[in-house]
Amino acid sequence: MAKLLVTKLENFTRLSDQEKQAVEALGSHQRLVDAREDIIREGDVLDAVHLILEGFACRYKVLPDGRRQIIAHFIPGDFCNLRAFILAEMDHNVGTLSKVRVATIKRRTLINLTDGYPRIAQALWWSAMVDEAITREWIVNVGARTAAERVAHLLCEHYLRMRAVGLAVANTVEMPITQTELGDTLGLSTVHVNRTLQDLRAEGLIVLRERTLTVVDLPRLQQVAVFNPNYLHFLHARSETPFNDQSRGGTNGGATAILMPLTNEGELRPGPPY
Amino acid sequence: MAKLLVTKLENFTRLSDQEKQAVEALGSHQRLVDAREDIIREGDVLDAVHLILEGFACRYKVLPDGRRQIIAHFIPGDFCNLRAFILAEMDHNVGTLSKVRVATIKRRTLINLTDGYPRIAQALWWSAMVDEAITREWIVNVGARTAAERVAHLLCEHYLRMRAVGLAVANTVEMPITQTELGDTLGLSTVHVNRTLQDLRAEGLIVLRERTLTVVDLPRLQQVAVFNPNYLHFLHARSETPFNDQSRGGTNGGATAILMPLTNEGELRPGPPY
DNA sequence: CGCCGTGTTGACTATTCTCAACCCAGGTGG
DNA sequence: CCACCTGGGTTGAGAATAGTCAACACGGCG
Repeated sequence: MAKLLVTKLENFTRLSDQEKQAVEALGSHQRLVDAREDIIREGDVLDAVHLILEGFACRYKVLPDGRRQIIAHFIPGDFCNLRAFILAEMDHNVGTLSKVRVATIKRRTLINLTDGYPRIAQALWWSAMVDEAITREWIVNVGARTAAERVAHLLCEHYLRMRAVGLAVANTVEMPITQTELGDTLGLSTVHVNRTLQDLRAEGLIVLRERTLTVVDLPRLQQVAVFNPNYLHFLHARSETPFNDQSRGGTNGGATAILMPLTNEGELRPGPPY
Repeated sequence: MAKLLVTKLENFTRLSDQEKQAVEALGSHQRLVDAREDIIREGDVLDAVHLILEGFACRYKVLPDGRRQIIAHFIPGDFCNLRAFILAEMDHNVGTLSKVRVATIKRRTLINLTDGYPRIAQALWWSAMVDEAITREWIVNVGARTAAERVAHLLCEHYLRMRAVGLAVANTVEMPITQTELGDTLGLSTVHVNRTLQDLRAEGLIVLRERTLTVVDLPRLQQVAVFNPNYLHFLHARSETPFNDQSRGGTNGGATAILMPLTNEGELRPGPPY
């Protein structure tokens, strides 16, 4: 049910069969959501986590005059609100970009899982850190890159993330995102996104049509994008024997302790005071 | 030593005297860093957390051709890398904007603290969530706002954050950040920052000179900035009796469980596999 | 068949950038 | 004590990137 999540987590750690089974069980409570619907709205108070199983969604904010900024893209295997659900209310929305199958996971379930399987806790934490790193990179993207670089960068990232959850067929991935949505993501107008995409196509770097992205020349696309994949932290990706390579073990030496206890709900609520 | 941090955390929860003392003790190992020096560099592997006690710093990335994007501002009471230090290596830099006094906190110390004082763990977590929310808002800022809105928004945010740690005197706060650094923060050229600031001054919204910001007309500045303070999540700020107001207690009902266990370092390191 | 969402194109506009010069205050060295 | 240097701020002029508006093409679907 949540096989993709297993694949994703195995980019960060290795899981036993039992652990894999436990992760897959997260997908038990599912529902389908149409394209362009909200899963989470600003102001909501949540007591569950949402996991995307199929389809694509995004995190976004809307300014009073209607301007919209997309803050994150979610692909299958991504949690929409793994950590944010602690805050009293959501300060942003999560909406679907395509038809989506989401799993809803009760807080309690997640707590039990991570209590029972520390390695899973660790992998989830790692994945959350990567999400944060992506958010930071997006600031660099909109703040410091030109239009062509931005578009190319997003395509690189999308492709690599899709590949990391096993959703790439050769150099082709699904990307059912309209040019308007790309514009809202990249801080560009639809028209400019359109022209920029045409340039990238003309350069022979990509094919993007019918909601499908083919990366024709990844190295060159990365170069155009000024793309450095280090922020995705796929340390051990594509390695058959992750972590067995002690030659680089030293660099991980003391840096893996986890700042991520899962505690009972009652215990730590903000009030009343001591 | 770390009184500011106590003030900040009390925006989120209330702490007992003992808890306050424990938090203040975090400032025991200090050092001074000159302006424009790096505290953390891309590629570093950290086993300690840095807490700003005095002065200002920032998180930033540099593209190969020299373009720089500042991703976060740190003011006194802020942690530079509360959660990021789990990743094998830093994917960005942290550098000072002014002379800074930083506390270095060993992982072990932090673990002991949060193990011993769950309410502190909760407050730290909350604070980390606010940092994330700020990062998200910055994407909106560079992606969707005009130059004037961006500048005004940053000034609002800076002022409110400073106020939240008790560093505002009336409507004036320290802001020792050059226009070039503002440009690197906001994705604007220095020249354009300069002209935009002049417009804001001419409008009678702010005074900014000699590294000091005075917010002359906060409501109007917020309006110009399209500023909505909800993302700062100062739920209980400025309230004399936080959490005693049960009328809104319901909205916090089940949303405060913490996904943040502090675990022993050895236990969860990524390898070797099971 | 006609409508709607999406992509595409052209023509014009405007926001923002670049380059270059100049000012001013503070610090340094002769 | 002054000349100089440097970093930051300011200004002007021209250039470039990106936005706006409006029209049209195309395919799917009711």
